[in-house]
Parts: sequence; C-alpha cells; structure tokens
Amino acid sequence: MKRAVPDGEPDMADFPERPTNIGVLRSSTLLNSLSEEQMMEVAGISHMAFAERAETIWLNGTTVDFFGVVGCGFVKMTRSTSHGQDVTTEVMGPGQVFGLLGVIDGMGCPQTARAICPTWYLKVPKRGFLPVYHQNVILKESLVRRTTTRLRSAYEMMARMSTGKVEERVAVILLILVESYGRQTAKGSLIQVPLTRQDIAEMAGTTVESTIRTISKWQKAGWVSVASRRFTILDMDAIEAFL
Amino acid sequence: MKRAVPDGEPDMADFPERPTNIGVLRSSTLLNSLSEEQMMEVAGISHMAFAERAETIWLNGTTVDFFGVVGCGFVKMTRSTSHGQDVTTEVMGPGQVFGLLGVIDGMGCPQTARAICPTWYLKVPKRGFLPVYHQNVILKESLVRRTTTRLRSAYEMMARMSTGKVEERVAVILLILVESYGRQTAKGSLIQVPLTRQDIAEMAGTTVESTIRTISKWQKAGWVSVASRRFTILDMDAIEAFL
DNA sequence: GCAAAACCATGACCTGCGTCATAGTTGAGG
DNA sequence: CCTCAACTATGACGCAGGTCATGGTTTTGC
Repeated sequence: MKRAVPDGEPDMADFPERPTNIGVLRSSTLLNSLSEEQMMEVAGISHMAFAERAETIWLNGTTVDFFGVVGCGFVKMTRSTSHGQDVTTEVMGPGQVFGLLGVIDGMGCPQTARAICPTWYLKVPKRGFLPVYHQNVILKESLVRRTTTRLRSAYEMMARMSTGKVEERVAVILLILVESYGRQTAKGSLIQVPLTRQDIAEMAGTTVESTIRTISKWQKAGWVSVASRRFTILDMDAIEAFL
Repeated sequence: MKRAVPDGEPDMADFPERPTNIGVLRSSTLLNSLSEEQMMEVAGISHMAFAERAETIWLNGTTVDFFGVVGCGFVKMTRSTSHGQDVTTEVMGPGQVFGLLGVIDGMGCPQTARAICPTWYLKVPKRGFLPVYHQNVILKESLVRRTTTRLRSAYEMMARMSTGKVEERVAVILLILVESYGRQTAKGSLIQVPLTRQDIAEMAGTTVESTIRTISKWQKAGWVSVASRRFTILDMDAIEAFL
C-alpha cells in the first residue's frame, strides 16, 4: 500500500510499475462494454491498491463493498474445506475482474482473494458501480457470457478433479495455466504466474508432497522446468498425454 | 413419445400425467419473468416431449436447436471423462430449465442430458425463443442470478469433490438432493428423485462399489433407508457429521 | 551477508478405495 | 409366472497417494 514507483532499473517481478486507473479498466475485456463516459466515471471513483505476495485482499464470507480488477500481478481465488485444506478455484491475471458477482447480488464473496505475487489491482467501490451496471444492458450480456464460460469450465474441472489421478490433475492445471497465461519462448510454453508447488497442489486438490513428486519426475524426464517459480512446459505432448 | 394419458388410477412414478405447455412454463422460476404475452408465445412454439427412464435427450457436444424445461420427472446433466467414466454435475427437477446457456451463446451444450425416470419436458425451440430473450432485460438479470448461484455451488462442489473422502462426498450429494428435492415425512427427509447407487456414484465421482458399501453401512446404522430407489435420510445429524 | 523462514525433496509407512470376481435380488416384459 | 437384465451386495487384493519425518536449498527480511 505504501509502495513508491521505482526509479532505477525496475525488476518486473518485485517492483511492478503502478498502472493507471483508466489503463486497467481498458485492459478488462468485461468492462470494455462501458461507454467512454461510464469508463471515466468508474475510473474516477476507483482507486489503485497494492498487495504484497500472499497478502489477503479479502477473506471468504466477508461482505465486501468493492470488487477488483487486476492491473499487474496475479490473484488467486480460494476456499477452505472443513478439514482445513485450501482449494484454489481460479487464478486471475491482468485485466481480469474478481469479486464482481458478490457485489452484484449482494451476497458477498464466498471465496478468499489472495495475491500470488506483488500485485496492483483497482478497487471499484460497489456504491458507485451498481448504478452504472444497472443501466448497461451490454454489460449484463457480457456478464452472462463470462459467467457461462466460467460455469462450463467449472463443470469441466469438477469432472476431472473428482475422478482423475494426481498426475492427470496436475497436468490439467498446468495446461489451463498455459492456456490462460502462457507465453511461447524458445524452450517451450512459459507460465507467467509465479507458483509454488503448494499453489499447484491447492489447485489440483492434492498434497504438496504428491505435487512435488509428480513435478520432480517431470523435470527429470525433461518435460517441464522451473525458474524462480515460473514453470515452462518443454514437452507439451508428454503432459497432454495424461489427460 | 407415444405415451397416452392413463385412465385408471395413475401410478405417479411410472405413468406421470402429461402436463400442459403453459403450466410447465409458469412453474419455472426463471421463465416467470416473461410477460403474459411472451409466455403464451413461447408456449405456442414449444412442444411437450416424453423421455423414458435412461433415455438420452441429447448427447454432449451436440448443437441443439432447443432447450428444455422439466415438467414432471427428473433429468441429469452428465459429462464423460477421457477414461470412460461419467460424471453427473446436476439433477434438474420440475420447473427447471436445462440447456439454455448452450442455446443463448450458440456454443451447444457440453453436457449430456438424460432422463432419470419417465419424464415429461417441454422443448422450447431456439429460433422462436432467442428474440424473446434478447428483448427481455429482466430475463437476462434472472439468468445472471441463476448462473451466479450455479457457479458458486459448482465451486463449492469442486472444493469438496477434489479433497473429500468418499463418505464425505456421498454425504454431500445426499444433502444437496435433500435440499433441492427433499420432502419431510414422518420418518425423515425423503429425496423424491429415484436414484440407483450408480447415479450417486456418478455424482460423487466414485465407483458403484464404494457407494454401495457406504450406503449399506449407513442403512445398517439406521441413518438412511431406500424404497424403490428413493432415499430417506433418517438421521440428518449423522450424515451431516461427515462434512 | 546472515539468520530465519519458506520452500523443495525424498524416503517409509499404511490405509482408503479402485478393481475384479462372484453371487444374490429386484423388477420389467413376454 | 418365468426369464433376463439391471441393480445390489460382499469379499479379496493391490497400489496410489496421504501422512509423517528428516534434511537440503532457496528466498526474504533485517
């Protein structure tokens, strides 16, 4: 929260540059359907916030008076089971909106939002946004579409997570991350989100140990590599073969 | 499809009476937001269909030109994993709409719809319905709400299914079914959907054998009972203790 | 640049549950 | 009423993976 814009050579990972309100809004595909005026209005009432790695943005169950738009960095949406285990359902990256549904239906957000790495995000207050939402049919339509997509992939995940073996589940997670946040490099597909094995275990619904074993094996096989928490899939086919 | 209305004493389970188009539409909370005129219009272009127990209404992936509204009976939404296993994500009962999202976004329905028991459902053709949908903001809002709810419970399920043990998962399924389709009787909560252990296994993401073992145990303990495929939870607390 | 914390790695053990096999039960249709 | 198919039930067996324990390595914060 008390972070200043770095002056020297900025290290992208640790000192992400502070984005502008309007820039973040424009980068969001969902909020793009706002008119120019509405966009400015929303930009005016929102304010940029910073979260350290592993910092909680809000806890589950909390009724929040704002939703977020990731500017730069990554946020994971998590819920905890009765047995103390955390399960991550989604990873939100730049331009992605999180917590909006909780704002719209007023039921609060059932998931905990936590920064995966140093992250700038725009806090859009509920009070100011709701009127804009209610008078914007296009936005509602985009929302239906986006929610539909999420619902589909949630069902897809449910099917895989409830029946697949650990290797399959970890493979699915990596492939989804490649799809969402992958960048083609000389070596292979780099997942731009910095992730610990624990993070992956939470997404795959398994334990750290099993995840470590799986990934160690894949590293030895030369299918993946990791550098400062960022995974690269070297042999896509090998990983896809687990599905 | 060639079913006639029974004349003698109708056995509700096997000879469900054919409902009327308009009756089914009115029973749907989602489509209730249609105006009287729209309702009549939709009723006019739709037609009632019948599916035998285990009959497939549509296969996954198929682009369908209609969505359904359950009139009487139950429909399960299923997808198959790469390893031949089927996973049921939802059970739709009277008044519930299924396959609508596939119609609206034109992507087709990724899930297979199959009748759990002899079922009457209303087929609403895409062509006729889309115009009605596009000019009805209230409907869009209801849809956002409904989809939001489904998304939340899908995440909830994901968390449980990917980490919980078999007993917990079966318990969750039974409790969800009680919540949706339960009726309080002298003995306990009766789930009005006729279900085989296989059906439950598909929802819990486990095998028939494990499901059978779990339920046998619970029957012996006097926590649940089954009569002609319909489950009654006799001791709610005991089942809830697994969560 | 050092200490502490977080993260990664690997082995040993043991149990939950998937798999296979076999048989009893129910119920729908001729 | 009889038959066949679908469903339920139970046992035996094996292994995937959860749990615990111990130690090495990388990060992070002072």
